[in-house]
Amino acid sequence: MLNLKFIQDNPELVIDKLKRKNFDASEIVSTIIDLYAQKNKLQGQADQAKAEMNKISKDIGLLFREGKQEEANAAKARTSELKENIKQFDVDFADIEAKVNDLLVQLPNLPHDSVPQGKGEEDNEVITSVGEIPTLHEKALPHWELAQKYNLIDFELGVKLTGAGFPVYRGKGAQLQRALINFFLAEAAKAGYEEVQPPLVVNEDSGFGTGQLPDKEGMMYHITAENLYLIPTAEVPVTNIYRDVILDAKDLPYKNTAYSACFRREAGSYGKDVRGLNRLHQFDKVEVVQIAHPDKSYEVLNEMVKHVTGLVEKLGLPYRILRLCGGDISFTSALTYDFEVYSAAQKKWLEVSSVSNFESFQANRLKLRFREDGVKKPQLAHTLNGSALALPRIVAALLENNQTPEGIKIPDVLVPYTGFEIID
RNA sequence: GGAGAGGUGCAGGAGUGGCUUAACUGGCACGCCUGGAAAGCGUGUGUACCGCGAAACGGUACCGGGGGUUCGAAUCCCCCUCUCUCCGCCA
Repeated sequence: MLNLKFIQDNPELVIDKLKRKNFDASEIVSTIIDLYAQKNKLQGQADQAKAEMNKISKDIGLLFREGKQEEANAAKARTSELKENIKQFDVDFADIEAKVNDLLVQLPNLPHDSVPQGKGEEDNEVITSVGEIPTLHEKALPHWELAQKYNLIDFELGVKLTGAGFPVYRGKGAQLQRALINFFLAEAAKAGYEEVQPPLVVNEDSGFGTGQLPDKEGMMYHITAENLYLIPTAEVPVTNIYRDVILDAKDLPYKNTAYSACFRREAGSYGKDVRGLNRLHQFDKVEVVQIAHPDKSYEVLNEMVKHVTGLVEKLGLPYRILRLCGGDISFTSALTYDFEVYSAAQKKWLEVSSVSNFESFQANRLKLRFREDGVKKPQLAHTLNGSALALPRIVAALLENNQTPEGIKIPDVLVPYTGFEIID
């Protein structure tokens, strides 16, 4: 959520910057500014009326104590009109405030200056592309066939138990999952992230805090009986650890990592993009989150990009890094780098990580602030997060790229975690 | 699931309608005292919004959330929510 004062002070800037997200904010911004002025005027009137009321009430109390019944009753008579006015002010005020909030949550975050213009994924900017694209032998298989051939993942069984998009990993397939999770967590620990194990289910406040609600309500599974949501990413519970807190500037940045299962409804997805592990309703991911000082948040973003780069390099996967264009970047993000690995049998790039700086957009909703030493007024912190990494597409690429006639070779770095070197 | 007790400031904790400007204790900050410190003494100690260019200052709101009664609510009434204790069930 953008800051109301900031919008009021910089309406042109807001409108101009949001153009790069292909969002026409002119109407919303001018309405907000208009309503804001009305709100302030009303608040002035209401506050004055309340101040008067408080004064009279206090006087009545004093008069009663002194036994001056008649004067007290006379004073009482004067309050009824005031009371009516206050009631009306409060109703109008609440109404305007609700309208302002409604509009405010509709505005996306302002993109960073480096975000390229563009409509969709075809306009994303490729920053780097590293690693050789492997040439596979003629009988090379896509990962869903390899998974079946080596009995690693049973998609059909998942359909029986739950439905499409909920695969059952088994044998070395299941062990590979566990190995990757442990590898990613160990790497995050080395990079100074504190591991947390958050709940996989969150309440409405948490969903709102990170921006899944109300904008992307359809992405989450909703437990209506308790009004709770299955997390679409560990970003939600982990970032919400810092909801409604005031931190010390000297303690920044806070660094957390978490493994979690992630649940996404992915309503409307279909076709070959969802084949195999490409898109699931439940998948595993290790997430990294940082709470940073506003002056440092882009340094932190680079540090996180570097961390994720290390992971894909150690796994020996060909990868590229994209800077998302205005049309593809998320509602809440100011700058996002996507990591894609090459899946050699499918012959396409698969997104495995998204590393973003949300600046103060989430923090404003979360009321996540920090205080500079000796400064009275707290200010909003910056929040960042990134996948490090999401498993399914990594598994897809590993299976496809590392297949040989003898079996699937496990990258050296993973062997201590899997306990085996080859799947055959 | 059943019964009961609770939610007050940075923390503990008092407060059953107006001398509450939320007592008191502790923590923390600053000052006095000291060669320096401790002790002691004194002062201060939240958040949001509004007014002002900013600060100082002033106003309003906030005692889990929402609504109600009243001239006046932390206090009385209603609804919701969360926590704790006991019982039941249970990995």
